[in-house]
Amino acid sequence: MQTVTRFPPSPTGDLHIGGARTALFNWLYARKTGGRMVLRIEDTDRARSTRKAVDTILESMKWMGLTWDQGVYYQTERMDRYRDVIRQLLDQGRAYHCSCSKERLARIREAQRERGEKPRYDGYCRDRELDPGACESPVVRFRNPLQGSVVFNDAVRDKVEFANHELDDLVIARSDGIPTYNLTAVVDDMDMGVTHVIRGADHINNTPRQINILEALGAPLPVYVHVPLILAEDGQRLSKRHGAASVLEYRDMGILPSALLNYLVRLGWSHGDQEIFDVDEMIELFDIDKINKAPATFDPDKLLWMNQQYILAMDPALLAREISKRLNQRGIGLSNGPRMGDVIEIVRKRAQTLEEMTDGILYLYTDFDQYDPQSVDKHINSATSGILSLVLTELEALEDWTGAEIHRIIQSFVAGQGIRFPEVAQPLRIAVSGSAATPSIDQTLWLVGKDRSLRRIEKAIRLFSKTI
RNA sequence: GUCCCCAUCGUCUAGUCGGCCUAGGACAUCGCCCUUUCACGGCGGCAACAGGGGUUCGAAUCCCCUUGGGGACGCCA
Repeated sequence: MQTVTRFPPSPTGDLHIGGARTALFNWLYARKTGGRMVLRIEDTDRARSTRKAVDTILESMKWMGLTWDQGVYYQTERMDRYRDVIRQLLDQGRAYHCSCSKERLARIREAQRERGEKPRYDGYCRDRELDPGACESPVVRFRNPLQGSVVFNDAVRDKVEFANHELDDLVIARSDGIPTYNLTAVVDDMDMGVTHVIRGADHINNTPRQINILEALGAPLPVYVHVPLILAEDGQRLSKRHGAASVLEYRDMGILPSALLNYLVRLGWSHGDQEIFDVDEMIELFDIDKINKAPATFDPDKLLWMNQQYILAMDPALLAREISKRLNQRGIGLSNGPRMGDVIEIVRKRAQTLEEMTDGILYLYTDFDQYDPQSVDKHINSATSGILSLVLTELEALEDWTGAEIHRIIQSFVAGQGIRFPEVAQPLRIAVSGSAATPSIDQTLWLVGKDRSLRRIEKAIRLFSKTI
């Protein structure tokens, strides 16, 4: 039988790291087993679902390369089907109408809490056989079994058991008739032939309820795979409060999709000591058996490291295109700067993200109006202007503006003056780029170009002699 | 509070179902080397089986308890 997995986000916000990993695992498993993945938008919460969130989620999926084989389904387009199922449950006596007010519900919950009990519906309307027409806007509750227990075999944590008396009669249709999550998810999984429910461990508690509904409907049970949650550095659940958590933010930051996927797949899953997996390898090696039970803490530093590994290994032409795009986004043209290919070769080892790389090469394409204060403090002194003036003369005379020639000139200048290399190299860097952190000085000057270099050195000489 | 789940370095994890573990790798961190700054790279250091009971010739690996952490308890998903 073909495996069918599903990714069912609720469009109430951005796609977060946790959701992205769930999507990844579902996708990997579908790919690995030659099955398919269903994408379904769970938008029954009309008040909080937005079209914008749907678009963001779809865009995130697309950016990560996580494709779906079936859907996109929207639950709001399947209301008739849910209504039929609820009707069926009602007719079978597996569901009933309830007219308890929200106030009463709140009251009994509070009382239960005070008594040290788990808050849950007390079954007041369970056997009252309400006439739905007689009371105003009743809800429909599922008649959960009172006795026995629900046992299921979770693929990552083996046997999980819930006593039925711990479960209450959950609402499956609101007073406005809109069905709720536990009903819609179950009906959809059934209708869409889902064989593997791979989702966050926060859904473990929903599983016995869903199993009871599935059984009432006579549907086969899927395999449940509850993946450990991803926690923030403070040990709490990862959320917006913890800085970047949405997929698109990482994209904007200059994280490569392959790096994000690679980082994510290692959160709660491993294959021996291997750290780097390209997508094909992930598909080949991914296995539910190797999913961990314990929650994992998200580590931005390791993501950054991973990203750097991918930048280092990336096709230069592709990298060049990405960086050019980012420069353009900032309104910076490439026409009056060095060839992007040359730049990439020289700077790719020096950045962990595409944004950082872009920041680092701005001076090659546009003038800057500030020198990095720390660099100035450290390397600019009363001798600087003098040294720069002398080396400027040498550079002006240089016809062949190549790295090798520049290197030769500076080398002989240093020897002639009897100074140390950094004494001229650092001020030159600052003059020409604004900061002391650049590639080798000959490459830097070469990339900046002769005219621009000379102009910037002249300017620096004036400024430095004034401020010191 | 009740129920469910989890527990190896600061973090991600290896640990194929007890012995090869004086616990391995990676990130981070520290030191050294390379070096023209910043990086990259190389070498090395620090650093963990939560605690207590069992079972066993032998336990990080099995069982129990404690502790700690997380999740759920909605007319949210």
